[in-house]
Amino acid sequence: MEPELTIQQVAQATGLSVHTLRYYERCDLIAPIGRSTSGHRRYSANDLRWIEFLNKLRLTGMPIRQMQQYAELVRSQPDSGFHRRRQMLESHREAVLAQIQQLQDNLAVIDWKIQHYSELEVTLNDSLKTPPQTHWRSLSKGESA
Amino acid sequence: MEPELTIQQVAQATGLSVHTLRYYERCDLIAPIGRSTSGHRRYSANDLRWIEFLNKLRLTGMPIRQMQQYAELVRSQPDSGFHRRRQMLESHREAVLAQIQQLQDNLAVIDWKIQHYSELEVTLNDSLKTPPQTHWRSLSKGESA
DNA sequence: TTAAAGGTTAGAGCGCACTCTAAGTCAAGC
DNA sequence: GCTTGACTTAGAGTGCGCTCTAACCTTTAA
Repeated sequence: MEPELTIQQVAQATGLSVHTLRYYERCDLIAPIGRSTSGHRRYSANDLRWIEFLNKLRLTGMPIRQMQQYAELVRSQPDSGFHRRRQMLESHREAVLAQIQQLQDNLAVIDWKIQHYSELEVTLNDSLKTPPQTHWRSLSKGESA
Repeated sequence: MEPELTIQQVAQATGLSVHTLRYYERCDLIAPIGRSTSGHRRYSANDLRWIEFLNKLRLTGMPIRQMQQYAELVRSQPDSGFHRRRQMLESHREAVLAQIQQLQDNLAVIDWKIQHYSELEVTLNDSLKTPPQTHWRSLSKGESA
């Protein structure tokens, strides 16, 4: 009934490597996984859901330390203490929003530069089609390009 | 006339450490900086602009390897080859946009969880104000929280 | 029955981007 | 003259997040 997954299957499903899955378990991001009689890990559907959520945290840049804290909260108070967990997620949320903002701000400068290069290319092309009146080298102003 | 800056001043202005500034020069992200008679670095306004732009690339997550390539292009063809440079920036731009998209997607799941916790807290508060009819523990369904 | 495929562990190694250290030079102020 | 403090270098060390290795065990299919 419970579809018990092998470490390979979980790796496939989550995009994490089997190495990483074992590593996460070792550093308590994942609670000890059930074993088959032979000692091999058998992941439950719940385990998979948890790992998938961990992965969201990871992909939004949460450091392992923080994920460890969060995991510890979930493990120690699975049925209460939502407030503290929510706080953690909300403060992480703010950090991610700030990061997105910073990416966008800095990207704007890069966009501006791309635009600048486009214009230089157009001007350069024009000066190649029509015989150059002025020396095209005068286009560049300093080496800050 | 040219305001020659010390490494300290550039560090202040850019937010990079003096260590990092020397490190960037060592690995050719920054062309060799002019020196005072005593051998101390003296940064020009142009140097500063370049470092500030580098910093934008860095803050948008461009790896040092790529910045090295870009810097090499600028150094080898300061007055031409805009096309290649523009290509690099555009492909980086796409990568950053994809990254922002991924952050937003994953953040949506985290937001959903925050919402979920909020609701649990409200329900929990209610059940504390009015005498509990059902055991509040029944709120949690599994440990995938 | 035997080979291949997949699992286990403890622990070492890696790539990145810094960050720091040690030993020395130099300029300014007391 | 001497101390203080900012600078120089080459090279070592750090923290993060994996990633791999070696030696061994189990399951499966031919």
